[in-house]
Amino acid sequence: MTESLKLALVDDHDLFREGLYFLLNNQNSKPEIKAVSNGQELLDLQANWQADIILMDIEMPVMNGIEASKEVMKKYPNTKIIALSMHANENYYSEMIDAGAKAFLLKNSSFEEVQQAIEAVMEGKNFFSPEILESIIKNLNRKKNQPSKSDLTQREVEILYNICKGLSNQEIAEILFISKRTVDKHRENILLKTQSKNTAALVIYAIKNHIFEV
Amino acid sequence: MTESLKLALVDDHDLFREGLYFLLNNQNSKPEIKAVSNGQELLDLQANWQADIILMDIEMPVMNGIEASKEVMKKYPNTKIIALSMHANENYYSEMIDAGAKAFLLKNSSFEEVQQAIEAVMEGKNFFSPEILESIIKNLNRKKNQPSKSDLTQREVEILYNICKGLSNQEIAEILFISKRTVDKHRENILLKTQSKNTAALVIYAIKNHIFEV
DNA sequence: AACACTCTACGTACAAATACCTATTGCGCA
DNA sequence: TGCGCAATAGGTATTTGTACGTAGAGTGTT
Repeated sequence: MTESLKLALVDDHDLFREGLYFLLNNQNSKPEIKAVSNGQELLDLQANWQADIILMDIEMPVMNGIEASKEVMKKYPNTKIIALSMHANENYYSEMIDAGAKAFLLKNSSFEEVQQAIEAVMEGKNFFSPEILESIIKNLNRKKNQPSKSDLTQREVEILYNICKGLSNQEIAEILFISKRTVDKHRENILLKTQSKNTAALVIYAIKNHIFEV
Repeated sequence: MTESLKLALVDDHDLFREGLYFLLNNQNSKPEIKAVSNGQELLDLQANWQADIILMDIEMPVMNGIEASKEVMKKYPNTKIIALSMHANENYYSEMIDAGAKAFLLKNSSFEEVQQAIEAVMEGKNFFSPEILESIIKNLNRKKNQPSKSDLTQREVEILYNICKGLSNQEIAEILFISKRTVDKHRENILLKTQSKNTAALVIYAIKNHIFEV
């Protein structure tokens, strides 16, 4: 790492951010580091300071890591984004990689792995946590057959979200100003797409796919 | 803080643990710190090294923070436990406080709050993140009226668990070797006790109350 | 002995969800 | 221009869930 390396750290958990900031600042090499707490703040920062490497959390308020990564890559396509996720969720890493991330680490990675990831992306290489690699390989074949969140349309996600809130089709129809029969139809399609056979399975699917938070 | 203060850090996320370890080690006062990655490791450590203060994560593999806290308090009741949680979940903090925790911080607390919490528990006081306090106050009145996990009988929990797995009453009846009408009745009672009005709400309740894991 | 509680079970009625049809509109892509 | 797809909506039938009754057998407590 050269002394001019500019590194941004984007995470909404203050303690985690402070700790990682400290670790990064106490290596042999001293990159220039700026830390912010969500995607929007990162974009604001980018207006007059462009990071070479961004360590990006995914689940954040205001603007999440996926949206933020897309925006960053649009304006500064040479930026190297390293995703930092709490969970090894299949949808997350595929979406982050779509969004332009070059590396993907779990938050229970060691700091050494963070350093390895930084070196890797600087050399134009990719880097993944062992757990992520394992998960990718395990899902390689399943992927093609199984529907994911992105297979649900926007409207379907909206319907599913309201189902999770405990609303009946009738109630959902009323708040969306459409016929109950339309909601029936959407629900039927969602069951089919998610390969669920009842409401309980739908709710579990929604939570696993981050359509609904408990 | 005196120089002899002994502090244990229990968290399964390596990066978070390493970062916080670093921060704690670079204060003016230098406590003696040992870091482990789950409750069982903490208990093993306690065998020949008793911490004065324990910074304890809740969600951990092998042994979670609640179980670990109970064990620690049984053997070393003077230990001050500070809980570190990702979410402001109502059940978590009540269970952790039952288990003997004196302070409760969220992981998006600042390091300053960690220091304040440490000072507070050393003086025998309690300490809570502002978000936690807010949540506690908001739930103060609700608490007494609302049933919690313990209000469901063992059988009801079993039924609810199977509902979350996506089984119908008929299917549940078959695997439990009872009549479908009995499962109907259990389900009705569960709806009443949890103040839910349909399956979706039941599943959300079950997850919030750790009866079912996604 | 009286009481409370759990688990069991049934009757009845109605509401909601599931399943399999068809069909129109509008929008974007090849 | 034609094609696919999302969103809308209805018909009809069946299954499942929700709601309010009752009630016996077993267990443990006062």
